Amino acid sequence: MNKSKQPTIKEIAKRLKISTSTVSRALNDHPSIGLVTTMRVKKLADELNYEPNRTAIFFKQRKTFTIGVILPSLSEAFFSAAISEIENFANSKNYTVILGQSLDDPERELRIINTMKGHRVDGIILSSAKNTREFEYIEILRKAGIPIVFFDCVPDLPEINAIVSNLKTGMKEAIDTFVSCGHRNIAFINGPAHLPASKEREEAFTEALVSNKVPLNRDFVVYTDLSEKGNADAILQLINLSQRPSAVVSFNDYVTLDAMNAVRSKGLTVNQDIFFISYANYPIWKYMENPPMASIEQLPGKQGALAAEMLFDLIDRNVDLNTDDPIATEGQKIVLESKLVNQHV
Amino acid sequence: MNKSKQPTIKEIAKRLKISTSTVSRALNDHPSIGLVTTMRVKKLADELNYEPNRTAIFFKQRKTFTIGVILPSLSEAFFSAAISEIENFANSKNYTVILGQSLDDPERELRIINTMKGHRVDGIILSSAKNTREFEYIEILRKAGIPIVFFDCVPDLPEINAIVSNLKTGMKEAIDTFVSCGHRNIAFINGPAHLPASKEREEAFTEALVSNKVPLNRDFVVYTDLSEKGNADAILQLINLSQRPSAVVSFNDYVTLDAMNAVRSKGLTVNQDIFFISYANYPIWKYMENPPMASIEQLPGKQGALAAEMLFDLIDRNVDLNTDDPIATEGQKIVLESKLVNQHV
DNA sequence: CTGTTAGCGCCTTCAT
DNA sequence: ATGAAGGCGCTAACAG
Repeated sequence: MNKSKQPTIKEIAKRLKISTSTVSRALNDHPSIGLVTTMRVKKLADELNYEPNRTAIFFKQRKTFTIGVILPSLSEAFFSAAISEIENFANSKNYTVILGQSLDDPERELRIINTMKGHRVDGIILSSAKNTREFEYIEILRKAGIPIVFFDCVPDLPEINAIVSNLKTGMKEAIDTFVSCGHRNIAFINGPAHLPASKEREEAFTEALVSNKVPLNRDFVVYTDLSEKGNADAILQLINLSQRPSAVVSFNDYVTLDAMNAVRSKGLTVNQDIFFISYANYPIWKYMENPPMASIEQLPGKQGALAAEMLFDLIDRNVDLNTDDPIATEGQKIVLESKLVNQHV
Repeated sequence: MNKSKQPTIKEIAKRLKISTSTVSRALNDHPSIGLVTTMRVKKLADELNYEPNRTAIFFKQRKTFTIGVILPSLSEAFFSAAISEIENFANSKNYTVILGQSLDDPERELRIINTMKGHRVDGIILSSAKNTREFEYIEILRKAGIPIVFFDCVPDLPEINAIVSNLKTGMKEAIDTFVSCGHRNIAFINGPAHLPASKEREEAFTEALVSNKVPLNRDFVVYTDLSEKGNADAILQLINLSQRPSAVVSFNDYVTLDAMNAVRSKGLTVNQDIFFISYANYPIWKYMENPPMASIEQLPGKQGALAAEMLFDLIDRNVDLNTDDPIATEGQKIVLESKLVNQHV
């Protein structure tokens, strides 16, 4: 009976006996509309509780004012810090953020990307799943004209846009600190060898030892697949050496947590028999009785903000050219230095 | 020059020299379209890499196949568990989830709700910010025909849909456990008095003491605003009593973490001088050298799944009636029992 | 300054 | 079994 529903510009136009285009323009503060008309329109819109139908606008403008952010996990402190900043930046541009978590599963990751593409997001920020090896989606998104910015876990490809963290500076500081505390037997629990992040860490580790004139013991470099068991196995390998290390740098804080548990289970004491430093600066450390000696901070918030900024640059450029092959300027990378912080002990 | 772009049904129709309606129907497996035609259409669609323009569909169908989930924080373990299950459920229905974090700020919460409303989400799942006192948005969303399901932090109103956790069962078990371990001086750090969740916990605390014939000491009930300082102050109040408690139930795990730090700073030892049990079962406990004695599990995953299920019921009903005043059946509530788990010590 | 017209891509009566 | 036509709400040439 009553077709109540949401009021439209048509409704406003009818009541005011003017055309819909005038209403539309008035609502958007178009300069060429008379002040009085504009006021009348806005007043009525207010009274009617008018709200533009964004689905119509999205449709018409071929833009959704929405960006997608895909991360391995929403709950890791590193990522939630990044999310917050991305959201802030996006909101300040009146964009909405859609989040997805890949759970480090490449299939899931691809599915999320396709969903977001289906929803016509205007751009994507992605920290790739740890074991994604195929990056066809880059091509897919390129064809669809959806710009993408990587951060944190970045594929080793030339033509991509990314915020990357220089892992070396922090590693250098970590080793320097260990050495200055008298450690000579310094080990390294690295992540999966195929990851660029692992390669870079390992190079940095080797270089830092050299520059400190500490001989590199091959047995002191072990690997984990980042699973709980992998992490425990890695530290056990080190502990079981005839000469075990007194200091360990590990891939990240989650590795360190598992490693510490394993250390304790062997009757050893953290920060006494063995010391840790790892990447990430997990906020929970302040609640631990024996936290790592220090953390290598990677500034997730900053990375997120920069990623967002870069993405919006690309989106705006897209609009300007607003044509085929939009993403001409590919391959920009911004490097952020990691650094040692929180001397917890 | 080349209007490459995405193919549309029009394009397909032109190439096949049939009408767009036929293409549309074929693509949607409409029964009245001949098998051959259907095949031809689908084949060409495939070749052209056709993908329906969802923004057009959203617009046309007045549905976005998107639900909004708003939580105080995405990084709290409790919420990420809930998110995962909500996502799973939604994805199985081909819905997309958009997430928002209120950071316990009522203003921010309201803004997010309005944004989501603007994006025309089909429904919302909400764990309200701790200190939201005004719930006008319920009315706003009702008018907009957007169903809403609460969980975890649920306003104390009759006409809302919600998944609620029965906090009493877990509290009873917690007190029973303390008593059976010989504790008689049992204290309680409660959250803000205005929260339904606080009221329920306190009732449960009192009842459980009574049923265990332990006298209630008024000094043993203190409050925190859930800030780090508030948490520390609360436990210090207890510690500084002439007769201090030997066991403490606290509002949640985050309170306990701060309390434990404060305890240590006073030279006392957790799980020796003082024992804790709290709500939530934070996954980090297994990495702590002195975790709480046990946790009261609230099954966030289950709550999330139930909330999603309830929301989709409401959405489907909305479609069926597909009329004004859609949410006739308001006020269903599902209660989930909390229970004691993880005897960590 | 304002109105007219057209169309975004898709679905859906209503015909045939 | 298929086509023609209209419209969702909004914006944007193109006219005046």
